[in-house]
Amino acid sequence: MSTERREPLDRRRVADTALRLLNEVGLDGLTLRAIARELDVKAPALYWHFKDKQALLDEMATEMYRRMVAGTALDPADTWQDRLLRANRGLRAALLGYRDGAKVFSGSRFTGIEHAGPMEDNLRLFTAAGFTLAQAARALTTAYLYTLGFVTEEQGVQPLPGERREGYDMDERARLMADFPLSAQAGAEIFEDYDRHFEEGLALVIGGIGARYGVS
Amino acid sequence: MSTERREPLDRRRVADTALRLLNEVGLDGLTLRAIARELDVKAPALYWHFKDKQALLDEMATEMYRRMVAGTALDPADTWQDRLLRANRGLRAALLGYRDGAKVFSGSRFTGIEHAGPMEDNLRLFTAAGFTLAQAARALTTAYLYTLGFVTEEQGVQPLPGERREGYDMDERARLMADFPLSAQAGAEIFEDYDRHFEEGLALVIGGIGARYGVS
DNA sequence: CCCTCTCCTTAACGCTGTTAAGTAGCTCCG
DNA sequence: CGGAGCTACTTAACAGCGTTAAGGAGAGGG
Repeated sequence: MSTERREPLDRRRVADTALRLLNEVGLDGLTLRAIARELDVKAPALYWHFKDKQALLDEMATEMYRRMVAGTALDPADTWQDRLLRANRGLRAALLGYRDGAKVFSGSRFTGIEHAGPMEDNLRLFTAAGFTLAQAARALTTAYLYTLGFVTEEQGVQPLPGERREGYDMDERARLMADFPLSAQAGAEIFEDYDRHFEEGLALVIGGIGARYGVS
Repeated sequence: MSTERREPLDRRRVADTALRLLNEVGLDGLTLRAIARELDVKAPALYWHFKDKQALLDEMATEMYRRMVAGTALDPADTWQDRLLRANRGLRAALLGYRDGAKVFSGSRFTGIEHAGPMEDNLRLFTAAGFTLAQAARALTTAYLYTLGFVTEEQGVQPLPGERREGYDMDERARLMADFPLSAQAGAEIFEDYDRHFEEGLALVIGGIGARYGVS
């Protein structure tokens, strides 16, 4: 058969392939056997490169982070508001790039300390803008946690942009909610136009940071 | 043997037992066989009451919500700020009450529409305070998503209050972060005193709502 | 030529969620 | 009073999962 000799795998290539596969099959379908098949290899081969599946997921999360950093242009001259907007829009976009992206990301830990660079950069920008270090950390973390929560819920309803998970029929929902008019009306809006709602929530967080820490 | 005849199960009793077991074994250890054993029943019996495991998890999330509502005293005379504080503190406390509580909660859907009551109540309070319905929905949702994101991360580090997951050695972290002094110092603080940090982030969100929507 | 190291295969294990088929006990109907 | 039918389970089995143990092919160095 194929006398072609494959290049040996490495952690990065495995994580790459796994991320591509993730979009096709989702987190539930992302089995070691399926990943191995994609790499033209048997499942136990993966254990040469990763001590267990979680380690592979960690590498995937790290790779997601790398791509987010690469895909998010950060201007050193940003105001702290710009920076928060850019960074969190970039994070959301990165997570939305993968089916169950938020789940994979928030269920994993980075494999290295590459994330320390951008973080240091952000903290420097914020402290230079007048925040104490504790305030800077709280501001960045709060926005980060909001974004993570937002995308997690978003992907629960809408696994990939354009697709919609079943069980979210708006007509039936309206009927059940007949006795709760405000909820019915609010809900009809909540489950649509995630882009706008994300921006609005992010603006709330940023506004709160400015107001509470007296920095503008 | 025991001639004692068991009471037939029902969805509620199963969810009850599963929630108790969750705290002992965690989400990974929460198998249908383990739950069944606890109920003195074989695993397939659960399929009489739930169409699949996800339906059981949904019931668990719903039960968590019920207990949260029952455990959170909501004063009708609350200002909207008080309400946001109370509701989100209550949510966090409820989620922290179970190992992997945030994961179970955010990975599931409510089985009924019991949640519509409290939601209607909140929306009414907010619109009465001068918010438009869209603003009210955005305010409540943003705070909710922040809390969910917060507790998800919190339980990633600290599965149950008092316990600490391995791999979060602060000394080693400090050594690796030697080249990133701000991150090192911020991180040392971030991974401790979650109560205080949660309050601070929540205050930021609430402050932002007041500032942006011009309601106080 | 053999030893060693790297990177993978084959085989197997215990466990998982889930389905199919059968059954004990209760209730209701003729 | 007997059987039909429903409820709530059991037993048995299946495919697929993550993971481990053992072994082997190929390259490189002494």
